Amino acid sequence: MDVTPILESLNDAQRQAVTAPAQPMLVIAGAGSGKTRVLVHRAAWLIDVEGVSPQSLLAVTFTNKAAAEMRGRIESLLGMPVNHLWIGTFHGLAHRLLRRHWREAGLPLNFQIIDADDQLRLIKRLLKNLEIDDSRWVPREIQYFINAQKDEGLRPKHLDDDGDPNRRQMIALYKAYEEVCERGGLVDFAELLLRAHELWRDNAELLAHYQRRFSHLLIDEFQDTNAIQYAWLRLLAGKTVVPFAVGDDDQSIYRWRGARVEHIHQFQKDFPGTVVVKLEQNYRSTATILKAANALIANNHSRIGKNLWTDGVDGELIKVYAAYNERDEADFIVGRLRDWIDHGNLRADAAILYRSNAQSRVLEEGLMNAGIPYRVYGGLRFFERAEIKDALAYLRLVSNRDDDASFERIINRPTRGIGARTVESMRAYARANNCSLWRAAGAVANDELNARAANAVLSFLHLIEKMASDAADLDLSQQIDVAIHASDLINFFRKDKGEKGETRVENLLELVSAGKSFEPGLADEMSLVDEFLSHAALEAGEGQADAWEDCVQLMTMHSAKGLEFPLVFMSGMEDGLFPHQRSIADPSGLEEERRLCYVGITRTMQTLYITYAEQRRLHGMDKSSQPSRFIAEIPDEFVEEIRPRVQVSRRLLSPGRRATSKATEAELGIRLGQRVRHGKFGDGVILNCEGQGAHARVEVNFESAGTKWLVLSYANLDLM
DNA sequence: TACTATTTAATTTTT
DNA sequence: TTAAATAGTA
Repeated sequence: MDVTPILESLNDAQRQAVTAPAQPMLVIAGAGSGKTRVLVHRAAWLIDVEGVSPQSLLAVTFTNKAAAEMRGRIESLLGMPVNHLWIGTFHGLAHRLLRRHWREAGLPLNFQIIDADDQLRLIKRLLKNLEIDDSRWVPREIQYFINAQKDEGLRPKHLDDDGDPNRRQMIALYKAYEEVCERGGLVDFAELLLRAHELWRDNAELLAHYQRRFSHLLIDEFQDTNAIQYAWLRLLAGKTVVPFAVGDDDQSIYRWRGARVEHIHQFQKDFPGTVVVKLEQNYRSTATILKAANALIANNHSRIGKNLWTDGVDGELIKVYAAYNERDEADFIVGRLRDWIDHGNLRADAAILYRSNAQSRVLEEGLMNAGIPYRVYGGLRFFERAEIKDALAYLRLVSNRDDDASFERIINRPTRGIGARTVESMRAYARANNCSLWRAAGAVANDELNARAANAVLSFLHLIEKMASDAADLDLSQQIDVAIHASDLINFFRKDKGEKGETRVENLLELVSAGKSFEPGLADEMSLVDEFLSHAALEAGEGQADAWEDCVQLMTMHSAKGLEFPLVFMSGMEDGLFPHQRSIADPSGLEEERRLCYVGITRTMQTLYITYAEQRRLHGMDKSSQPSRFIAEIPDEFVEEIRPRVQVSRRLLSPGRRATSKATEAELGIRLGQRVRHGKFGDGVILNCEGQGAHARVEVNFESAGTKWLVLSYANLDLM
């Protein structure tokens, strides 16, 4: 057999991993070292050379994107489709199992998946129902608590309050939440994993069946597994299924979401004889970038330890720019992007990274003013949009009348005269009789409510029943179409003024066509609608559909993981912002921030700019800040400061020195009181100035935009 | 019920 | 600052 295509492009370490005999393998894959490639080639090797049947392989990833990419690459390497190969996310695979074995899992046939937003709403509703003060018991915290327990594999019955009344209440709420989910046939993300684990744990035969079926287990981003995911893998592996895990402890940035790097050590204990392979040759970045990243991450103590290297060129030094403020920072970045683009480079090859989403605003303004197209990652995704979730809630209620979460979402959307009072009486009835809101609505309409309210409620019930009886004759997209028209949702949003309403209507119509092109995969007993709804929850879709325009990429460092760009800007590199204030005090929190910084740096292929602002407007207040400690952790030899040679530190900005600089006036040929015109702010008068050279700033009082400090070299003021 | 004023809080987010 | 949630008013 010719194994050349599978092996030819691999280095020694990669080849060792790919061709390893059937034994537990742990591949520690540094950034840009060909992690996915190893996984893909391993799968191909097993199938093509070892003769393992595709259906004996199970490959697990964290994101749908990664799963799709892996499948595609395996198929193109093998030159054939591998339909029976199970590749999916933890959640997707768990979902698949639960649909197949819903009875054994103790779920209704048509159970529905709720996303994080649904879950939060459900908790809020629960608190209201139990008349619990939501300022003392913050819904978000309860949600966090519940998910954290589930991530650890813990049910309420496993939890002890330790005599802590606070904790006791949390546990009670967790229990109450479970009951609501149970009654409504609702399963949240963490529940998918937990149930799937319990399914195998409690059904020896079922587990044995899957252990027979699968001979090899491939795991991507292993450092991101949480306790329940690991337990699930461990259970499946048993003594016979051979695990092959790929991960990088230095890129573990989701501890706050339950991920435990420790699993890398645990793996070696649980699977004696594990062979560890380190991939340390990097094919992405210049030597300078790598050395800088290595030096930074060396400051972390708890790590396996590896040293990325490259046989490529040293490349450019990392450029550090100290901006006056966030506006200057944005202007600087825009200026550099301009150069980049003017030199004929793709905008899409440049990324601006930041620690938190709020930081994108100033950058966006800068890009907008400069007319540079950009794309911000991480907004609302298609299936997360309110109007889409409204429409889906109709379908869900049709599928399952006991789905209280959906019931309450749409009972008065569009408004149909069913107000808070009416809903409250339904809630009370449901609570008293331990039934769903749907049942309660029917009962309450018949005896408690006044004619007006009763009418409204009855016609709502009728509407849903009508949809349900019609549904049998309709295909998926027609059902969606009926849902948005019969409910009048579409007109409800059409009335929304302006562009907003328009996009909402468009989205609803888009949903109809999504239904048309939806292809069922599982095709079991589950109805097509239920499958579509699960798909919507599990794969929320892309943030923005406007596909392939060449634009600058803006995203958080978290969402940059796994990506690479020739030109990278790491912005807002200030202590307090990055590392974030909330992580600074805790050593392990700080280490995670450092790993995040490592992830950021290692996104870079060629050119890296690190920028920070000496003064930043945060929460409406100007605050001066120190450069991020991480900058100082990069050895000087890899860094080039590009800061106009005027020593402007906070001293200059302090009130005492904020006097007019005669030198500046003379140098720039401006004077106080001079009238100027700005491209965006219009006309104004110079009130003050300071600094020299490229960093000289003036304070201008604009007629319409108010008083602003502008950096002269960027502001492009016209003297008048 | 719908609109407006006021208050409050502010990381990161696959699924 | 600003976005979201809440309270108050028409």
